[in-house]
Amino acid sequence: MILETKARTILIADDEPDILEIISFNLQSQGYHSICANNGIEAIELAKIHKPDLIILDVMMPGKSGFEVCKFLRALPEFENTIIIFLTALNDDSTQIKGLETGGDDYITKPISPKVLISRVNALFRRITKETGSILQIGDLAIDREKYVVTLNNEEIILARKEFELLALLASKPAKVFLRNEILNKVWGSDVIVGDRTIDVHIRKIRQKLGDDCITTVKGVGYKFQM
Amino acid sequence: MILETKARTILIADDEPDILEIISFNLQSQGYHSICANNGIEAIELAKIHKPDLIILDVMMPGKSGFEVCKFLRALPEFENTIIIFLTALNDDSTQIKGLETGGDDYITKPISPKVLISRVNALFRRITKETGSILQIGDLAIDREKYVVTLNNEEIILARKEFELLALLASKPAKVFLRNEILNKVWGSDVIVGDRTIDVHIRKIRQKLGDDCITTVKGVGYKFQM
DNA sequence: TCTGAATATTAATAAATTGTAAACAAACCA
DNA sequence: TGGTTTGTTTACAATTTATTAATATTCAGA
Repeated sequence: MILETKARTILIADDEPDILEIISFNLQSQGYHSICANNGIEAIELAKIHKPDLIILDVMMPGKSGFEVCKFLRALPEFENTIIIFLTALNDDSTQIKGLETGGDDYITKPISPKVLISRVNALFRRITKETGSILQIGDLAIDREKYVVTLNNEEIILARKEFELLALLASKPAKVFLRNEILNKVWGSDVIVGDRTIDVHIRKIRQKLGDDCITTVKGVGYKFQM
Repeated sequence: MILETKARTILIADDEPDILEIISFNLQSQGYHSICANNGIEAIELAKIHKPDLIILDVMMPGKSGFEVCKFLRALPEFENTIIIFLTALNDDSTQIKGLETGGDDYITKPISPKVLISRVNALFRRITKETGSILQIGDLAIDREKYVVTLNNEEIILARKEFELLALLASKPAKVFLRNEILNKVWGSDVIVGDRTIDVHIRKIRQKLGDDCITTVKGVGYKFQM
């Protein structure tokens, strides 16, 4: 589940096929993984399925407008932090302000230059993660998400897949408390139902391998990683 | 639910005094703290002194251009994460792309509408707050909702969940008196029924850990937090 | 300074949450 | 296929947290 995010996924919603194609092509040529939706309803459906890292929304679409899609998605916990860029031919200030206040991260007016769009996408991604490469280094611990390898003091530690993903999640934001729900959604997926003790058991296994102190329990809240 | 109370500092650099004044005035009217620089050199000096949360840079300034200032600041660890917005009359794509690639978070072309600028500033702060979390700081006390940690004079204080949430609520608006009902609704939820003395006991536990003076009883009304 | 209502305090108890071992199931791999 | 690893559940123990109940104290107003 975590590995899938190696390449950033971008969802584009526009009712003009030409625009979809141009943007999609340019994003892919930059190494992004792109998904196209032809209208607002489809955008919401595809967002739920693919969990994109960034969503580009045309404002004026038949059915649900970009603003409506944004408002709808922002209300769902899984999309409250997703980056959203509005794209539109409307260039008046008040619409732009409305877009930014609805929860958009950027607002770009058509006609757009694909290169500018990509620059803006890059700028937003740079802002949210400035990690270098796919190796997470926290103290003596190194987590290589691509190779699926964890080393402590340069000694490899064998973790099973779920253990690895759980550790990688917690370590992605050291000291942040991850709620049990959050962990379930991100490691197991929001549609999977597992018992109450499943997380605990995996936490225990990680603790057995890395030492008890690496993960702290915050009772009634969740777990946090600290080296 | 918990609001950030500290005022954000914004540094504006432009060689046109009129623009400085308009932007500064508008930002201040939104509750931001603004500092003005008349050129690039001054911008760097003032940035080092005031450590702004966000910097607005005119691109074309005598001496050091906005791009040069940005490059210089980004090389310093203390400014590597500071938000930077470019402001310029140049509207060609390649300059915009250069600005974003130099490390700018946004690029706005003149003539600018102050309202749009403010919307963009707000949008960037909103995004950064989501990524880095925010710490509620009241005097010597710091409450980090993301890490679930409370520190008093940099010493960690262990609070149980209800204690933490109760404190976070009261501290979210220092000096405001929270009615008992209000506290019950927000910390316990509107559907939970608990006895009359429950709040008192939790208040007492917080007082034991933080000192008696931090929470004041307003008899017949509720409680308020003050440092 | 009394008096009654509101709040404080303490200790006991209840409730909720997490830890752990072990059994079982499912997936994986020669 | 059989054996091994991995994932999940179960049942129970251990622990922490939340609530109540009983009693003391405070405080404002008569």
